[in-house]
Amino acid sequence: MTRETRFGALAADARWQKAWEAANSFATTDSADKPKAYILEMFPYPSGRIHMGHVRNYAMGDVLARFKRMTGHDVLHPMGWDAFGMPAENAAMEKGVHPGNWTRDNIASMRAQLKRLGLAIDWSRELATCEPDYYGQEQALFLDLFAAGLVTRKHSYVNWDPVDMTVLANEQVIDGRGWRSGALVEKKKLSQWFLKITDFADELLEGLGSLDNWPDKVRLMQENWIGKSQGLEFSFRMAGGAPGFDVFTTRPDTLYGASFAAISPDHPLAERLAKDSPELATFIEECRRQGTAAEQIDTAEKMGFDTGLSVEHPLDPNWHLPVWVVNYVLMDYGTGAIFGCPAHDQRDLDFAHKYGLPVHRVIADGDETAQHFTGTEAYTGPGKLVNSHFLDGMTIDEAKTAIIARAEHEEWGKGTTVWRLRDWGVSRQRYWGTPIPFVHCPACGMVPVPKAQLPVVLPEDADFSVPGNPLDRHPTWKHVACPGCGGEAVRETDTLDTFVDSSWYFLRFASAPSDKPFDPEVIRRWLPVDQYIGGIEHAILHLLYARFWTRALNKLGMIDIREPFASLFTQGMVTHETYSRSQGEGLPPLFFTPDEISRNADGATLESDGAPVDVGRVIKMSKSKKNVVDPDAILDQYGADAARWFMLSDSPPERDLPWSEAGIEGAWRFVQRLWRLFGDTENMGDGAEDKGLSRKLHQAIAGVAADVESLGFNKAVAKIHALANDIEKAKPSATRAEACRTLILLVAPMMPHLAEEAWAALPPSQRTTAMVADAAWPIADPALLIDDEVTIAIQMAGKLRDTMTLPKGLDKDAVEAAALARPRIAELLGGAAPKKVIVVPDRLVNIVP
RNA sequence: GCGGACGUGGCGAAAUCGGUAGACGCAGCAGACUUAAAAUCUGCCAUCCUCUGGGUAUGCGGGUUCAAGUCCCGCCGUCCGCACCA
Repeated sequence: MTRETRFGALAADARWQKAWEAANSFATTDSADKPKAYILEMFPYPSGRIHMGHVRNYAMGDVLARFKRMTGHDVLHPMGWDAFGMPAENAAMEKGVHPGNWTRDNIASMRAQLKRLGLAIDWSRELATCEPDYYGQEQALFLDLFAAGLVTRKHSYVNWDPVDMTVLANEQVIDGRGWRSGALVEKKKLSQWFLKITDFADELLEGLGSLDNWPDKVRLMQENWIGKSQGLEFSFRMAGGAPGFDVFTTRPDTLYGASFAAISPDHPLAERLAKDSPELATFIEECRRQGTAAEQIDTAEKMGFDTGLSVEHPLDPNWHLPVWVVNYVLMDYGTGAIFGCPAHDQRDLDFAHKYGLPVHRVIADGDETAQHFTGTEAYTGPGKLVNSHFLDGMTIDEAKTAIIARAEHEEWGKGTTVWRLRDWGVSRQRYWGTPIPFVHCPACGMVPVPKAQLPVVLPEDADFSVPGNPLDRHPTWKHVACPGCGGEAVRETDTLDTFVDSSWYFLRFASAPSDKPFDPEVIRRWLPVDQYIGGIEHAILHLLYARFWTRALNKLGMIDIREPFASLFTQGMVTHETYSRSQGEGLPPLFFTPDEISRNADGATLESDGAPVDVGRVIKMSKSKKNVVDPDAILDQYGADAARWFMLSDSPPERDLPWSEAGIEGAWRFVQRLWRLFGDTENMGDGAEDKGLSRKLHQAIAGVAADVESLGFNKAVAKIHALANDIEKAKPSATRAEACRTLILLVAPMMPHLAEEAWAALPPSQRTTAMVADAAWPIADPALLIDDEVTIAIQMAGKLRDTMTLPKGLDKDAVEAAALARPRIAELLGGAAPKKVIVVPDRLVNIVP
C-alpha cells in the first residue's frame, strides 16, 4: 500500500476510535503494580451540544491522561453527566418534552460528539446523576449525614414570584422582576433543608494550607468566602435598662464613634415592633421587595426606619443611640444587628449622610484628628485612636484588645469569632432533582425514609403546564404511609441542589457498587483525584461543597482522605470576535454568526450582501452575541487532531483562548506538515549521527514532558514546532530518521489519531507496540540535555554591548578576563579600569565603568 | 458594594531563580515553484535615528538594584465570582 500524501483526518479519526474501543485501550486496569493517576475534568451539564469550552477542557485532560499512560501509570479518566437542573424543566415548559427524555437525548448526542474528539476515557464508568442508581446512593449518603447531625431544617428566604406563585432562582430574577411574569419579586420565608457546612468552617479554612497544588487565587477566594473574623459580641440595653439585643462588630475599637444602632428588617425585634407600627411593617415589606442576591443587597440604595427607641452606649449608660431598622444589615451574618460608626465604615457613612446622623472621627488619618468628620469617603486605614477616652493614642489592634478585655471584665460582651460562611441551603422547590428522602407525618413529624426503601424515585408523570413544583401538586406520588407509624403521611417534595450531585461524583467514578455509594477499599486506591481541571467559575461554590462532603464523609469514617482534589487547574474561556450592525439609536445591534461572515485582514463583510459589518471585541462565546463556533463543524472540516492542537496552542491554558479561523487552519497545516515529516522515517542518508540534532531531540523529549506535566501545553506545542523545524532543516542521517519516529511519540498525547496512523505506517521492526496508545514515552539521555557551549551577554552599565560564546561552566575570573579582552569592550572602556565587574557564570557579565 | 485576577509587537504569546525582552505560532510583505490557482518552500517582520552603530520600548507615574516584564508604592483599564445558573 502506498502512503497517502495527505493525512485523511476524517477516516483516520473514525478508524482509530474504533480500534481503541475494540482493544479496550483506555479501560482502567486496577493493577496495583503501577502508580495510579486519577485525571478528572469537571463533568458537563447535558445542555444539548458540546461547545468549544468543553473541547478545550477535555483536550487538556486527555493530553495529561494519555501522557500518564505513556509514562507507566494506571490511569483513571472517566466521564459522566451532571444531569439534574433547571434547563430541563424549562425545556419541559417550553417544548412540552419530559425533562428526563430531554436530558437523556442530550446525553446521547453529547456523548457522540465527545467520542469524535478521540478522548482516552474509560466509558465503562460513565454515570448520570439523574439516574436512580446514582441519586439513590446520594439519598443514602444524605441520610448518613442526617444521622450524624449534619442536616438541619431552618427558615430562610427565597425569591418569590407573586404572579406565577413560584420560587425563582437568582438567575430568573431580571431587574427585580420574575423573568416570565414580569412581576416584582418578593422575598418569602420558607422552612428548608440545610447542610451544616459551618461546622467545618475552621477545617475548610485550615485545609486550604495543605492544597499546595491549587492556584493561589482559588485558595484566597475560598479563604475570603469562609471569611473568619474576630471581633466583639455585646448586648445593647434599651435606654432605661431593659434587655435589648446582641450586636457583633469586627471594629470594637471604633465604639466611641458610634452614632446609631441598626437591626436587620428580618430581626425578631423589628418583626415584633412592626406588629404595632403599620409604618414599620410597610418599611419591612419594602425591604423584602428585593431579590436575595448579595450584589443587589449591597448596591441597593441605603434605606432606614427610625424606630424611636434608643439603646445605652455600653461604655456610658447616659449616652443614648437611636435604633434604626436598616436594609443593608443582614440577618444571616453575626447577630443581625450592628452599631453604626459612620466615620470609619462606608455604608454607615452613606446612611448617616442620608438621615442626618452625626459622624465622629475616632481614628486619626495622619495628622487629622478633628472629631467632626467631613467628606464622603469613610477612613478605613491605619492610625491612632482619638476622641476615645481611655483608648486615645492606641493603635487599632491595641484598642480592639483593650475594649474586648474591658467588655469581658465588666461582663457586657465577649471576644468572639464569626464566619461569613453560611450553612448550605440544599432545598429546591423543583421537580428535576434528587428527591429528599423524608416523609412528613402528622403524628411522628419528620421521618427519614428507611434505607431499604431507597431510592425514592422521581415519578415519571409530572405536569409542567403551570409554574411551580410538580411534585408538590402530584396526585399520588407524595402520599405515602409513614415509615414510623404506618399512618397517612406525605413525602418531602423539595429536591436537592444540583451542587450536592457534584459533591461526590468523583468517588462514584472510582467505585460504583450497586448496593452502596462506594467501596472504601477502592476509594483508598484511587483518591484523591491527582489532577482536576475545570472552569474558574467553580472556584468557590462547587469546589468548597466537594471539599465539605469529603470532610463530612471522612468524619463519618467512610473514607480516609480529607481533601478530594490534590491538584487543581482552572482553565480560561474560549472567546471569539463579534460581528454586528447597528440598527439605529436606542436599538440593540444585530449580531451575525462567524458562518455568515467573510473575514479578511482589513475587516469583515456579510456574505449575503457583501457589505461590511462591525468587528467587535473578542469575548466569551455566547448564543446572544452569536460568536459561537460549533465543534462538530470543525471536526467535519479539520478532524479531531487539528481541533485539539489548536485548543492547546498559543494561549496559556489558564488564560482565555481567542478562537479564529486562521488559527484552526494553521493547526491543520501543521498536522499535514507532520504527516509529511513522518514519511521520512526511513531516509537515513549515509547513516551517520547528527550530534546537534540529537541534542535538540533529547532536549525536546525532556522539555515537552516537563511542560505537559505542568499543564504548560502552549509551551509544549512551541517546543514541538521548534523540533519539527530543526528536523526539517537537518540533512538526512540516522539521527534524523530516529527523530522523525520519536516525534510521533511526542505528539501522540495531543494528536493521537495522526500518531496512530504514522505509527502504523512504520515497519514493525521500528515500533515497540502495535498501537501508540500502548507505547511508552521516549527516554531522554541526560548527557544530551546540556549544551557544552553557552552564549554570554556582556553589558556595560546594564546595557547590552556584546556577546561571546564560551565553554559551559567556566569560572568567574576566566569569564571576566574573556569579557575584558573583547576588542569592543576594550574600546568602550578606553583603557580605564572598570569600577566594578559582576559575573553571573554561564549567563552574563555586567561591567560598571 | 464586597472579593479575586489580568495588562509584553498588528494578534496569541515566551522569558521556570532579579541577569541578552519578543522563542514558537497567526496575520502581513517579498521571492521561488506553477500556464494559473491551491498546496509547498525561502527570506523579512517592535519602533525611531545621524544605521559596521545607537536611542526608546513589557498599561501609566514613582522607587529599590550593577541589573526590573519579574520586587515595592500609587494610579488607570479590562475581565470573573457573589451562596437558587451549571
